[in-house]
Amino acid sequence: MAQQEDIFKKIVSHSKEYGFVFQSSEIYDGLGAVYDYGQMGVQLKNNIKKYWWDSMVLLHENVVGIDSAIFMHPTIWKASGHVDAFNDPLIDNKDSKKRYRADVLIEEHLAKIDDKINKEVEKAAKRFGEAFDEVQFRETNARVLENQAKRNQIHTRFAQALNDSNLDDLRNIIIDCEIACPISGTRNWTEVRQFNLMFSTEMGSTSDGAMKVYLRPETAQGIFVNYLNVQKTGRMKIPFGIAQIGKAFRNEIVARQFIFRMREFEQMELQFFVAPGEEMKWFEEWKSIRMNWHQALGFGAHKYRFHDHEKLAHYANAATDIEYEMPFGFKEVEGIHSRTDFDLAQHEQFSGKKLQYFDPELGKSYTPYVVETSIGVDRMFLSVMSASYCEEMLEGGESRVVLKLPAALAPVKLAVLPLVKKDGLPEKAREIIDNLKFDFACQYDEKDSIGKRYRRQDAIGTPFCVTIDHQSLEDNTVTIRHRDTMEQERVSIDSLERVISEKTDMKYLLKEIAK
RNA sequence: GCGAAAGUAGCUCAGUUGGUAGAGCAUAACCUUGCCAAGGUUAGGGUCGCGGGUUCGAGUCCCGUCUUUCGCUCCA
Repeated sequence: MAQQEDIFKKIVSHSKEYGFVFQSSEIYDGLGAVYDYGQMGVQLKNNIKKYWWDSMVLLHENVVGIDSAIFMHPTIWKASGHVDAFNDPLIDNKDSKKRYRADVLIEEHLAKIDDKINKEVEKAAKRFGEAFDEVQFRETNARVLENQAKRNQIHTRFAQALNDSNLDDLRNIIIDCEIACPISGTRNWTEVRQFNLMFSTEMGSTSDGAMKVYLRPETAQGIFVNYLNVQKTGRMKIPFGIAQIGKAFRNEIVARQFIFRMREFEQMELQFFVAPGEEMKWFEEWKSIRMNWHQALGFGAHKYRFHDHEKLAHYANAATDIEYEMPFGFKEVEGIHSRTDFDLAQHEQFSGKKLQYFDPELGKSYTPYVVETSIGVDRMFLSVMSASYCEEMLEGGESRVVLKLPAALAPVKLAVLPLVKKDGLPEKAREIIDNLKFDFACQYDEKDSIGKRYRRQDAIGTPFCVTIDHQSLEDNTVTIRHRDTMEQERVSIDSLERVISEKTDMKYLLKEIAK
């Protein structure tokens, strides 16, 4: 494991050194859990997105794509449950380091007082039933009334604080009531903090009352609220799916492990609409399709596993994750959920609009059920980097670092290298690039020895190096050097486009998964 | 958020009890070689994360802060 974490560090370093991933705002000391993609990273990321998009939209005639806005009507997040689910006031006990919901602590305290009062009343009733004593009765009565008044006072204050979202007052109630941590037994509390998962901002000029809007915490809702638009204008028949790639934002409490958990991230989501009762069939179907998509990259089946959720979210009746074995363990890359009709039903309720589908085969209308596949682009990126990063020992005790990226995903498909930078070889190399640059991302390099240039290309995962030598000028042939085997073959310049596209064109990967 | 550790050149790191910032690799130019990196010559690049403090003097000591890593916690 220590060795594995070491490799993870190397991947992070390598990502920076070769222009894949930079920390955001680095010259200003960085911004927590936000990262930028560099010149190589953006190409790799775009290729991953293309692989997903094409596999969804091109290969399934009943799947179409959309691109919805990041800003959406704030009521959408009420309907989806995000506003309520992620607005808890939290407080930590500094001694036990346990975190509690401040409102729950106070509620529990109130319940305890109630309990005490009830017990006292019960006891008194029993006692005075046996032998009535007026003096004791009055004392008891006064004590109960006083406790009740105290309890009501706390309750009023508590309700007020909750209503005003007054976090300081919530804390003061906890302090004043001398509420202690159940574990450490101390009253050493931090400030109360509101953890709202959603980022918010304001839309509209402040003078005439701005509206609070959120940056979407998931892209799914953009699909749900457009489901009827797409169904009607696209003449879609159930079952059908809507695919979307886009940014989402979550104000994570703890965001760590490089690009694995970021505050701004990208999702690729498919929402697949099915008839009620059909959802489990499609859930299984999509599990298989998605696993196949991952495994077609050739990293090895043993690197993936399903992880079924035992505790289901409020919207789901089945859920599983596809986990990939990162250097720091098996981690979720993709989630597949059977979301029932929860989302559409919620939107029907909150919007007052019908979102039903008339099924001509069944001859009736229903609110469709949804099976979702949701994959994090950045996690996928990390899994691809992890799978591809390789330190190889060569004969003669030398070593090389090579990114064995699937050729279709590689940011640069080929490097064109004149063996020497004279005798007209650079000109010949430029000529080749000018022909191939329309089909492939190419790089030209004439600096340093040829071996050194090969190694540089290995480091960014370029699958092919085309080398121009003196013979090239005579018979229009060049050598192609293969990244993984380091073997070379001589081919004619005319055949380059065909030879390279056979290995790097996305369509061959797509044909693989379409089998 | 709590605890621990770290932050010096693009990368990996040295820097002694406080005394003018270093190495290797990388980058750029020129020369040389020419099919699996690390020959030669030269150059560029660091207000030592940032801000205070102590001191004649701080990369070094103290405080704060930011960032990163690890552990807890969180992750409907």
